Amino acid sequence: MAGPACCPSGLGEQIDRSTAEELAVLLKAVADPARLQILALLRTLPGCEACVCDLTEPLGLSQPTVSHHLKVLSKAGLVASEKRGYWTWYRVLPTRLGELSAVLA
Amino acid sequence: MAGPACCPSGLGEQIDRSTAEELAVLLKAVADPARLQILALLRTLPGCEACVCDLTEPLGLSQPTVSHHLKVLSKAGLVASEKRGYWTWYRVLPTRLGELSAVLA
DNA sequence: TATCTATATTGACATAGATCGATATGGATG
DNA sequence: CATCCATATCGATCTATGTCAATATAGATA
Repeated sequence: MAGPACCPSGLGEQIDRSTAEELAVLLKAVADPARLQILALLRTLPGCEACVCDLTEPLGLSQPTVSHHLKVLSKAGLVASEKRGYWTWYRVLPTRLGELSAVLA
Repeated sequence: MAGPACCPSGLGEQIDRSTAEELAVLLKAVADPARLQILALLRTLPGCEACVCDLTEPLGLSQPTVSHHLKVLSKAGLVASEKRGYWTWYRVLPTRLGELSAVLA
């Protein structure tokens, strides 16, 4: 994963367009202020999880918008959801962010 | 920079909207297939640098488009440019990507 | 089964951005 | 100073996406 001496990185080898597009999809999932706030907020909570209704107020966004962002994070494999009673709980999946970090390192 | 035990990360604390927006700007700069290819390609070259004309062909993009992407990377502090004779050389600045990696780790 | 609650989806809108052709710019060379 | 070359900027277009109000859905409860 290491690059050349001048700038060691997981991006140390040429990547073709399709590989770059896959990586970009994952990065785009994180490259949004609302989604960064969601990830950061979830991490401060016990079990790194919360239900949707606990996110709308601190984010200052509507419920549909928060649902939209959670869907994006979910499709990217960054969070997982589980229904419990009335609520859907979302929790951070730590490994995926670590992979992303390693690629940029 | 470490987060809670469940998911250690630089995103371990709540971040406000403006902080999230700043971080998102940097992530957006990387969250594009063409720009990822540029960074990866530069890293394979001696000194991690190239002039614009060396990038258009491997990327399969027009010269104005490559210039556009280099400008985005430059504004994000990910590359630096220098004129030498006819050509403008762009080189990767390694520290910024490392910072980004650390935030996600 | 009927109703209630939290969440998901839909439709619409506005903005951002990726891309290219055409053209401008600015340094090098004669 | 005139020209040439690589690069930057401009204008236009098309697509992607963030956002919300309105509505649909699905699970829980009575």
